[in-house]
Amino acid sequence: MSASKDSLTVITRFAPSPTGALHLGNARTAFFSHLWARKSGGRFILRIEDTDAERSQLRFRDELMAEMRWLGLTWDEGPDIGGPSAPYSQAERGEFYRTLFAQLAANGEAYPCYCTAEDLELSRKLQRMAGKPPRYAGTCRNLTGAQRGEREARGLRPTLRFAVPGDRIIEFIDVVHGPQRFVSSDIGDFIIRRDDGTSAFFFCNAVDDSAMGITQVLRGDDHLTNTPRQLMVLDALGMRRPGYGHVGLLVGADGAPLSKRHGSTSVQEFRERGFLPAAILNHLLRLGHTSDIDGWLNTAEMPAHFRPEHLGRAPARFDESQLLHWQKETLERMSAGQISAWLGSGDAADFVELVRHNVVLPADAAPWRAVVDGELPPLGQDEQRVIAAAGPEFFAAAAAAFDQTNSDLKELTKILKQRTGRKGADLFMPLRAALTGQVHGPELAPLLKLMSPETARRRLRSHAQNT
RNA sequence: GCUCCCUUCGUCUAGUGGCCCAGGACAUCGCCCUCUCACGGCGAGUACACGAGUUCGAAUCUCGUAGGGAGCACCA
Repeated sequence: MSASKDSLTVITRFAPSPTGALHLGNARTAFFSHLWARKSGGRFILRIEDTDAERSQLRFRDELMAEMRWLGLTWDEGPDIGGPSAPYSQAERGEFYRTLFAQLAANGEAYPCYCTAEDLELSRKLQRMAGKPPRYAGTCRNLTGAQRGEREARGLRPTLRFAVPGDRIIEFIDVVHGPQRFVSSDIGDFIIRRDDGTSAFFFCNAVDDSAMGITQVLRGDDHLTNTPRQLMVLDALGMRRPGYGHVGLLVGADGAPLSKRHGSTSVQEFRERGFLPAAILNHLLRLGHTSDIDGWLNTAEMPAHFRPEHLGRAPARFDESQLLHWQKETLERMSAGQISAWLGSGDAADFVELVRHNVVLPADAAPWRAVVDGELPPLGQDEQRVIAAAGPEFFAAAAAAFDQTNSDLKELTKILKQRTGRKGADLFMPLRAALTGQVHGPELAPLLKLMSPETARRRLRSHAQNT
């Protein structure tokens, strides 16, 4: 086999901020990045963007890593395992950033800004009202040394702003959107160091990607217009530019960004409901990406079917019915033992084998457990209709027949057929409804054998009484 | 407001000027299987946002319109 483009080493990363649960949308970009690295035999790096000390929590970081491992998204370098570019938590990379800040400041490519948050807000407001883009007005850009000294003396702590060069064209090729072109004069000077000395996102994110040797940054569409800023920073520092790819956002059924009201949105929630990693991954593989094969894939074979050039630009709507489909496909490929472990309730093997095709999530098994040894919930409309249509005489006959045959459905229906003249659906459906409380489900004969004769008799009799 | 992005069946999507009066998958519906339903098998319907242009020919190229989204933060 000759060397192809794919065999070039691709280094990707996932750079979450530990401020909450792992969202399905983030999991998807992490997954794509992971696939790309694996596909090419490259490396996948996990970097924690915890420069926001207020919102970042160690607990979230640990959860994030746990969910990723659960999904099977393993990383080659990261905060827990280290690597050549350590540390992998931005909170620990302050020294690196400070060196670069100094370099930019020395070259006049960044300057201290003493404007207060209130000043800036007011300025933005005024610009908006004047119908202009809310950009930094450049107040502190040309301060003299004396003016700076005066502000320092007043105890003002400056931020550091990147001095955006004048009319410059910033171009790059986005892996998913194609050639992009921006004009620097549309961009205001932006903050790269906060007044507490920590690095702002635009800066540390770009600089770390470059320093860690990332070759392909895959992230959400919302960063597309941020990219020229980051490119200018890297250019000013003389640092290598990574390639960028901006994938369409994941949205809810109504087209709005995925949120709580759409139901589960975090990997944790899907895991807790009993979704399987392979199901989630199979779905994600086709959400905003087209695999070359439609069928189910196991996690190991997915990288070979990932195609960066087939990443989608349009926002993708999350539709749980498709996830459910992959869940079924995954379940079909599991052994009874695996399903039993997944159900986690110590069910008997014959029970598991019987209901496995009627269960998509663990919660779906509960009604069948109740059918076998428990109380049936109140009947639904369809069930009531079927039972009413058969009438009490039918159930009286059924109960009588049951006393002769016990749990042998074949014998039972044979006798009932003779006595009532019913056959087919008219014969089976009332029995199913009365015995299981539902008009659909696993095969009735084995189900009947699993329940105690007393239970079955009682259920049949309960419909034999009143009219 | 300005800049940028997006728009093919209900949903995920294939499609880069003729192979497309548009293909696949999910969902839906129907049929078959089963003395029953579900499971399974088979099949059907449904889409190029709109309007102009370029061209012998456009889902594909150009322009405009509409709708949706993002960014312009001491949040990432």
